[in-house]
Amino acid sequence: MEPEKPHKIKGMNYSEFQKVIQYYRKSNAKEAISENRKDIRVKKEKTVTKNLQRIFESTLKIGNKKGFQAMSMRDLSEETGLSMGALYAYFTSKENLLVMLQRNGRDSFQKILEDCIEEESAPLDNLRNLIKTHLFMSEAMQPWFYFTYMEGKNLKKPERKVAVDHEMHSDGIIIKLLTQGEEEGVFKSGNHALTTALIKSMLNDWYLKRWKYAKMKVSVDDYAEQVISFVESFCLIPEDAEIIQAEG
Amino acid sequence: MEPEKPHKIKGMNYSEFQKVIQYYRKSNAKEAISENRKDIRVKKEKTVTKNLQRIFESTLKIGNKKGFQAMSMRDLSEETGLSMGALYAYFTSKENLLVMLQRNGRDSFQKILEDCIEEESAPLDNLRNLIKTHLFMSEAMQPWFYFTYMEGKNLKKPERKVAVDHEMHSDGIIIKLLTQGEEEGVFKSGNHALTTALIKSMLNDWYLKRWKYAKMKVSVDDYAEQVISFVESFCLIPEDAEIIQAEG
DNA sequence: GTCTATACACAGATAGAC
DNA sequence: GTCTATCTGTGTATAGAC
Repeated sequence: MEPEKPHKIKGMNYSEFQKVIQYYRKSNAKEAISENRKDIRVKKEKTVTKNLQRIFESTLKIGNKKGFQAMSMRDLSEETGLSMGALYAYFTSKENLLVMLQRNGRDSFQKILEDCIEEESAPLDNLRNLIKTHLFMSEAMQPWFYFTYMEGKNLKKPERKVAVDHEMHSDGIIIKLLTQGEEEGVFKSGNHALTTALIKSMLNDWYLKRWKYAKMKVSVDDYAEQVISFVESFCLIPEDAEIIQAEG
Repeated sequence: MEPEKPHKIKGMNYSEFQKVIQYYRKSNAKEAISENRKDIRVKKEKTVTKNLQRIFESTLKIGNKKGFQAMSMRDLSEETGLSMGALYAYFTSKENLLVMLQRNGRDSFQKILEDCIEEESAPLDNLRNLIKTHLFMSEAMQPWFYFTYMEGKNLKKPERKVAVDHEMHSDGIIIKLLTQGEEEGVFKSGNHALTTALIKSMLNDWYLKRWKYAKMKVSVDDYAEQVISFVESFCLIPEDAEIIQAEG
């Protein structure tokens, strides 16, 4: 019944990835509830799952159109079909809803990024794999990624720190790959943190500027390929570098 | 008295650029006023210049901290030192203020991007130059760039279209350079629109994730250099490409 | 668990004195 | 030109019936 945890994302294209993502979606939804159980007045598990999902989806929909601050609880009530009173059985305040929603995707995103690294694989393979996974995830959950990026600054200090820590953690994964690759003699040396930041900016653009990529009819698979070759051309030491240098 | 229009941005570092930017700042402020003259009730030119600048700066400051929607006119009144009544002598509504502020920087930004291209120069030089100019501008006017990016979706349809058109226009400048370079045999062929989008994402990240670059102690000059070499490694045809191919 | 009705704080905006 | 005082709508949040 339960979808299995996928061990090989490598080599997949997006449509194959979509089937696999279900595993993370499910474990994610359950976590989100248990983590916020104390703020939820409703007892029946099944009702919570159903309605909370509805609330999250509606918040993302309205929030991404006009911003979270501009979304009123009356807007949300209309979109979800739940009354104002009912809504407040699922969170204690509007701000609490924002925090729940942001927390929701983050943990499972971090987990999948870690899972896609295989210790025994070459750094280049892992890097390719991570780029694809990042893009595929943000494609599958675009509204959440966009929302989290844009509304991040509305979090209060402690929650904002959590967000920043997560970002630095995922940066760290890439930095480690670049360093490892340098040691193995396949990647150039350089400021790996800076290179990582540039790679991240390209990964983020996929969900931030979706309208642009839709307009130029670029698919996630196309985009992933382009980013990978961009990164490779900068990071890889050309295979015949020594030969050329020896000749010159 | 008037600062001269700069003809050579090329080869400058950021501290040299800062002196030059004054020219654009001034012409920009005047344009912003004349363009919105009908919405401003105050007659005296000098008062308008002084207070409007104050209003813009304060809006950017508060808006970038908690979002434009969340900024109340009372917040703005406190920050500017002007009363609510006085504020409304400079714009007709909160939304009108948003539009004015966004319009304000856009025209001069577009102009400077166009000015930095020299028809007689090589595409590669122009591309380098444009990357530097883009980064230096966003460094000098970081609050405006950040604000415009984050609040763009709060614009109503017609104004949003203007924003998108400007973005596509500046994309077009880069696409043209890449195409020209391909024709001259220095740049690789490929999906130039997509490459341009990736370059843009790196340019935007400089003002979007400023905290990150501050933390890693990277200066604009460092960043520009890194972006340029990233782009070059992907776009340039290696000088000895033919030789290698002939040998292999 | 969900509803309707309502409290009451605060938003954007303006009138009219100075 | 700028102020203070105030109008009116809307916001978040809750109380209490069903």
